[in-house]
Parts: sequence; C-alpha cells; structure tokens
Amino acid sequence: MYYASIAQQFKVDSVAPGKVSAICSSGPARQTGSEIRPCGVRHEAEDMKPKNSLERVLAVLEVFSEERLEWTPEDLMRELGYSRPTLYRYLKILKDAGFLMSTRNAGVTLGPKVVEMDYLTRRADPLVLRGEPHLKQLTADHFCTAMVLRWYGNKILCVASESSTRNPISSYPRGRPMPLGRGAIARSILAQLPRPRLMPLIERNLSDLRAVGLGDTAEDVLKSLRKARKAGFCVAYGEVTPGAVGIAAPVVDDRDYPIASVCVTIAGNLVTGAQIDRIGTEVRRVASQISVDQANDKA
Amino acid sequence: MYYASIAQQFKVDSVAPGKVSAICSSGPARQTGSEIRPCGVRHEAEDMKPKNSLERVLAVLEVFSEERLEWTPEDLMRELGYSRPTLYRYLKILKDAGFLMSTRNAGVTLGPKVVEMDYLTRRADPLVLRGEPHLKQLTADHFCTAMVLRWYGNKILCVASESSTRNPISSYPRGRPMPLGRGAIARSILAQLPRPRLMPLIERNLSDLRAVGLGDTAEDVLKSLRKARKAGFCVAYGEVTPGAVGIAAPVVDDRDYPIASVCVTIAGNLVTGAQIDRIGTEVRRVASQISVDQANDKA
DNA sequence: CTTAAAATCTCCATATATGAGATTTTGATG
DNA sequence: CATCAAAATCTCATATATGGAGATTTTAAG
Repeated sequence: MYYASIAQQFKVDSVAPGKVSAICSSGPARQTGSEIRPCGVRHEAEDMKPKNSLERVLAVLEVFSEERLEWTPEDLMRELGYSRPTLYRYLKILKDAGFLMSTRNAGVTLGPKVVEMDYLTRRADPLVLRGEPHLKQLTADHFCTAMVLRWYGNKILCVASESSTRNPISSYPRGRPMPLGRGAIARSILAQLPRPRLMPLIERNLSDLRAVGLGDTAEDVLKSLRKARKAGFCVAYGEVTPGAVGIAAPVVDDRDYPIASVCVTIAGNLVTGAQIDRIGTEVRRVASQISVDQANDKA
Repeated sequence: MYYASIAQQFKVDSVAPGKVSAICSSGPARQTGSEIRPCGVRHEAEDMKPKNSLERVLAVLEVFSEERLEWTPEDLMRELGYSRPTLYRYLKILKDAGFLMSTRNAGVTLGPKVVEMDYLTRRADPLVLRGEPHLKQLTADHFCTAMVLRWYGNKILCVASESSTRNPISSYPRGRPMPLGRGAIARSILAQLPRPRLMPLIERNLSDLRAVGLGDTAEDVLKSLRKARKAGFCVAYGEVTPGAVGIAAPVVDDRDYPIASVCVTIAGNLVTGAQIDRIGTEVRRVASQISVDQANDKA
C-alpha cells in the first residue's frame, strides 16, 4: 500500500539514529529552537497544496498579499479550487473569528483579529522587547533608522523599527517582507546560514546577488559571504533604497543559526567610511548582545 | 478630588455651547491597581464552544491574550480540552503556517505570519487609509493624540493612531482593545447603537457607566447616550487615562450603524472648555467625512 | 414589488479527523 | 556520551465532519 511504503521509508531513516545526523548535515536544516520550519520551497515556486481541511482554511488567509488585498468569493473559489459551500463555510468561520471581514464590494479582506494579534505579538516577541531599547539607543546616537528583522521561512520580516529622521528612508516597516538578494540585512543573514541551506537560496537569487557585486558564480557569492560572516557585519550602499547605506549584523541562536538581523539605515551623504565602520561595530555589538540574551532566555 | 475639580472647571468653561456639558462625564478615573487596565471582556458566557475542527484550530489562536502571551502544550490541552495528538497536530499546522512559533521554554507564541498580515491590514483597511490624513491634520492642529478605532464584535480596537506629543498619553496603541464602559470613544459608539443591541452592553458595563456619571439605572444611561448621539461627539475627562481628555465622534455606515470612532486625546491642562468644543466639532466633521467616503466606496 | 446575485442550507456517501496509548525524538545532566 | 525524563510524533480502529450537487433563503438592486 501507498502509506505502508512511506511508513517503511521513514522507519528505515529512523532505525539507525547514528546515520540521521549524517543525513541532516547534508540535507536541509532541521527545525531549530524558535524558528519556523525552514522547509525549502515556500511561496516561491509552488506550495504543496494543503491536504487537510485545517490547512485549507488557513490557506484562505495565505492568498492575501500586497498585490491583492481584497478577494471576492468567486475568485477565491477559482484560486483555491474549493466548492461554493465549502468556501462560504470557511469564510463564515474566518469572519466570525475576525480574521476576515466583508468589504462593500461583496469581497473579503483581512480583519480586525489580525490587528489584535499583532499587538499581542509586539508584546510577546522577545526580539522586539529586547531589541527596542537598543534601537532607541542607536537612533539617539545617529540620525538613522534602526530595525530588528526576523528570519523566518524564507523571508526577512521587519518586526521592530525606530527612526530619528524626519522621513524615514526605509520602505520596509514592520511586517513587510524584504528581498533576499539585496541589502545588508539579507546578506548578514545569508552569511550565517549553513552551506546546504544557503546554496539553493543563492541559486534562486543569483541575478540580484550578482547585480550587487557579490560575485559571478554561486561559489564566488559563497566566498564573499564567508568574508562577511567573518567581519561580523555587512554594509550595502543603496541596494534597497537609493542613497541609503545599510549596516546590518546577524542575531543567532545557540547554534549560530541566524534568527534575525539588526540593521541601521542612514543617508549615504551623512556618513564617512570611518563612521560606517564605527556604526558597524555598534550594530554588531547590539546583535550579539541580543543573541546572548536570547539564548539565556530560560524564563 | 483632583480630576473632579478639573472636570468641573471644564464644565463651567464649556457651559456656553450648552450641549457639551450634557454629554460630559464628571467622573474621575478610578485607579484599578496598575495604570493600564486591559479590556477584560473575554471568557464571559459569550463564546460558545467551537463545534467543528476548523473552529477548534482557530480557537487555539484565541487563547492568547495580554495576560497570557505564551502557552505550553500541556496548558493548551487542559484549557481547550483537546487530546494530545490533536493538539500537537493543530500546533504543527499553525506553526507551519507561521501563526505560531515555538519559544525556548517548550511553549508557543503568536508567530511572524501575524505580523505580516497586520502589515497587509494596514494597507487594506479603508478606515486606516482614509483616516490617516485626517489624523495627521488633527495632530498638526493640536498637541494631541488622534486615533481611529474600529467597532467589531463587542470590542473597540484602535487601528490607526498619530501623535504630536512627546510621550503619547494613550495607553491604547493599534491593536489593543479598549474597555466598553469608559471613555469618550466607547460612548460615541454606544450612543449610535440601536436599542436592542445596546441594552445588554449597558447592563454588562453598568458599574463602569455609573462610575463615570452616565446615570444610575440602565434607562438613565440610555437617556444620556441619546443626548450624546444628538450632540454628535462625546467628551470624557480622565476616564481612561488620568489627566487626559478624550473627544470622540462615531463613524457610521449607510444605515447609521457605528463602525468606528474618531478620537482626539489631549492633556487636560492644555485645553479650555471652549477649545474642547472646537475640537469636538472638528472631530465630528472628520468622523462624518470618513463615514461618507466609506459609504461611497464602491470602488 | 420584482428580479438577480449572493450566501446559506440539506442530504449523504465517503474521506478524514479523532483519541488512547505506544513509540520515537529531544535535550538536559552527570 | 550514555542515561533518563519530558516532549513530540505515530498507529489504527472508529466515529465524525466534510464537500459535492443542487435547492433555498437572504440580500442588494431596479
């Protein structure tokens, strides 16, 4: 039988615990501490379609994006391939829970429960809580925008941001995923990833990575990232926002696996190279401070 | 009492416009232990237990609150009454979707997907989009905090807020539900509700409503609210935050049903009664402007 | 008041989630 | 690194919820 064969396969894997580590070291990273399952392919190519109804309800929430903030039931049925009653049942449940709300145009959008939960997240996320004082400090010391960004799935997500400039340069406020191929933040995180986890990401973003001068081949990029890792922080000139310098350092867990990044963004015409180095050192210090606090969080 | 005297002073000052005093409360803020009292409308007799698995998964997300930001699987099993495998299955799905994440203490918290969705909500919510320019205007004109708050379920939820003060007085930033029984905001919304919808809410919050001087019996409160409705805006002195004056007006849909509230919060020692009246008129104008725009949103 | 579109409901065969307990994995510790 | 307890996952028979087609009610519009 189908299931039987799968089960057997799993059994074979787990019968010999000694070999598991060998398999892991050459496969994708296993789930680590407080991270989301870093299962290789996510939104990029093709999510494996949800198999059970629980995942199918949640899948409804996944279709909302910056490009498509509002959906009609018809479109949802088409997009997700659910039957009419099913879709409407899902919608009812999601609306009742406040995750969705109706719009006038007979459509649906994300609802107030999301807002409420985000507030709780701000209060709960240790990275936000620990990060904020540091961000205040950084923005007090420099005329800049300082941020903490989470690494989850294959995304980089700003979770906290503080600014001492009039019009903050960053176009990535809390909650907006950042590109993987550009900017000091992305690099600071990539540089910290174990090779097997890293390579597919490099391949996928090679054109961007090449464009910002990290190297022509994947191997070259890898070499550049090794250097970056050694330095402890990354600098990027106008890669994400023209005229802005990004200075970022990774926050890691107790296994040196990256979980976030601390970044200072500052107008390019405001800083000299020497200053950038000084800020870089500060950012690195902050990031590693957060890393340590984080690791010791046995509360 | 201190606040009472301030309130009285205001009352005298604002006698001229006549209506205002009628809808003003003179009740001092009652200190309930800490300065910030979380809105405690939770596990009343209100939520019926979820019947199908879809609702049961979502119910997991419902247990997170300001008082309890982190849960262990064990506690969740106890709280929700799910079996071990079921609970873990739910957790796995929710974690994979990013709604939850593991903490080091073998617990779970709300995850990054929530943050991401909240960002989308900020971009999608017409109240936020339409409201923000008005808030900018209000905070430019006055030294205050201006907010838009949604009315959903039986909650009042701040969705947008702008501030021109150094330390914003409001302890209700985006996403934090507000109490129903206190403050100008709550009153501006309650006043707009149809009687059958309103009465149970009055009953449930009668002690609070009485404390702020809206009347002794439910009928009295109802009468006060009628007046408030007529005036078009509400004023409250230190009911939510000691020393702060709240001035709020309802945003309604095309059937005059309240969907939100616009509020200006300003330090009590900064404004005279006459100014409060002027601000009140402004707030009312903004709220009704948003109402109209909202109703015409056939985009 | 009539009509169209949207949303909900009914029915039922069948796929699917469930829970008790066994099993495996994790991670802390001497 | 062997050991042990706690945490997480798995197995499988069973009961249950699910989703498809189409009927039906509700809502919005003319």
